[in-house]
Amino acid sequence: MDNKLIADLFAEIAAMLSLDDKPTIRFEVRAYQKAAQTVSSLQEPIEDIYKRGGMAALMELPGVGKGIAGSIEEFIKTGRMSKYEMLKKKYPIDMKGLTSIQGLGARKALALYKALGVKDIPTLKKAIAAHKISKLEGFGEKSEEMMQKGLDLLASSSGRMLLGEALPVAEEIVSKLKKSGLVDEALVAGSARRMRETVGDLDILALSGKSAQVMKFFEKLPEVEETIAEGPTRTAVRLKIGLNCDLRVIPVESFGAAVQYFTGSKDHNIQVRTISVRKGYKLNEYGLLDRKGRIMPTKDEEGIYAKLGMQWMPPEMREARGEVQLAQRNELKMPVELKDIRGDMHTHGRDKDWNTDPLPQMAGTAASLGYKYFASTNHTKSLNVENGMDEKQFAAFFKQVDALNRKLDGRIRILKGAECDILKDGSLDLDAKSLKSMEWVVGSVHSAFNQSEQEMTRRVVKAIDSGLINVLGHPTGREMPSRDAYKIDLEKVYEACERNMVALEINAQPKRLDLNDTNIMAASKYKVKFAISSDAHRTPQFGYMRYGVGTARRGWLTKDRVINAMGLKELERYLEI
DNA sequence: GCCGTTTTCGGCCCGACTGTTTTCAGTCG
Repeated sequence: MDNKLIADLFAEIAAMLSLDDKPTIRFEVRAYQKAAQTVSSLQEPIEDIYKRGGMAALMELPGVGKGIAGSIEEFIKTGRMSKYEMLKKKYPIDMKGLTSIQGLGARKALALYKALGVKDIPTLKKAIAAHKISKLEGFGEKSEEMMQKGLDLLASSSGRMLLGEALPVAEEIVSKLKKSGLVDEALVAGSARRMRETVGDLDILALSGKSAQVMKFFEKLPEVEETIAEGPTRTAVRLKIGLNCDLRVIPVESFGAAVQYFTGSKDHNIQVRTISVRKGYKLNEYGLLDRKGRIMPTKDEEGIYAKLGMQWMPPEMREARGEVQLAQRNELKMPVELKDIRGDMHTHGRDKDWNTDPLPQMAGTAASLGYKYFASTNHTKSLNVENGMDEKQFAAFFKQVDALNRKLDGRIRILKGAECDILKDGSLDLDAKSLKSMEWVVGSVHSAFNQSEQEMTRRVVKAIDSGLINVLGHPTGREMPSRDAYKIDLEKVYEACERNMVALEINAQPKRLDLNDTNIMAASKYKVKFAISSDAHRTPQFGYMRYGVGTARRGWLTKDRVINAMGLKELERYLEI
């Protein structure tokens, strides 16, 4: 896919343009940055868009006008981009590589190039090793140290971390701040609050009048590795888990505005601010200000959105995907919430399986969460590594489930099911008779990920058309960060699901989150239902549900589309069981 | 370079912190 390539070129054009001293250039820089973001977040190859609708289709993309569409067209046709090459001739520097180092931007990169001939990461390494940088005008010991650290970091990690790994740490820090007695309120903001699948850093906000004490307390927390920057309103630290974490201490009159501001996303905020300017206000992290610069009393986020004539919206929706415009027209539908979830449609668990907890324990945890039902969906025989069961074993296992259901006496209902492998040729791993005897079947791909898009699509569609599965499990098969989605034509998959009343899974495992937010949005255009499922193998993993719900909310999914938001009776009617 | 119920021209979000300055540029979010 050329999207990333093109996005990188635009980002680098932006970096090189920013070296120009013309004061108006910064807007052109921003235009290219925005185009880079747009292109990199596209869910289909940009070439397909171009083939479908030419320049006009490209220009419908946000931030893409005549000029940038022209560059895209040129690249698709020739594999080159003259604007980029022109700038590259002037600045033969690997901007993308160098500016990926924290604290090193385009202008410093240019200064290093002019003074020392530094043009990429390897030459930068040499310059640092020879201690040449600290002697340069405008640079010093600290700059050199910072760049060395940046290089080390670059080598040790790709920078982002799974939400499921980062959010619990952030919440622990918030909890400790609250218990310290130094703050009146504290919360996680930023991309973690928006439930992005990965986060690049953490933002924590605290409401307090004792800034200095709070900062000291924060820096001494056991989660903290070292302090990066320290000030009265913001302190930045590096956490031991390898993420940066910002703590901002906010006074009471600004808290609502700060929560809104630091929750982002950046693009969402730009849109909200534009509205505030039109209304004669100014919005910054300190508050909503009137024409005379006085803070207008808004005790919380809701107050700010209300003053701007908009609906409040959940953080998960704030990605500048049209939510601002809908909220202005009061047409935004609120997405499904964690408290709507009545059960879990994909869980593992049985005796004598080292990889799962026994079913009675799983049932106990599910009941304690207030669930009314959950589906037991163990693996099928071809998945040897997961102790998959054959038809006979399932039949015997279901007798145990029946006995357990009787014992539970309606406290919670266990649905008899399986996570049935979709084999290489699209056939299913259990015979039809066995599958028909079940109440809920998840069909999943666990093998031969490298098939061609055509083969994989045919395979999955065949399984959906079999009439033997209820839901397609983790539809794209990705596992972050190491395994990408397999190649598959999802539109054809959605069509097949609609045709057969087969649901799509939103697998809540932090490394999966599959379908993801943008795929959920695309799939929602079809008449399909969704199952948000933890895929729990052990009792604590029922807790992954919130990441699935967060992802569903990012995809604007409403409760009426979610199978496991149904009560038990409604579900039984729906499944005719 | 993009964009439009104030506009096809004239705007484009805005403040904090750092390092190396001696009044501020660069970077970041």
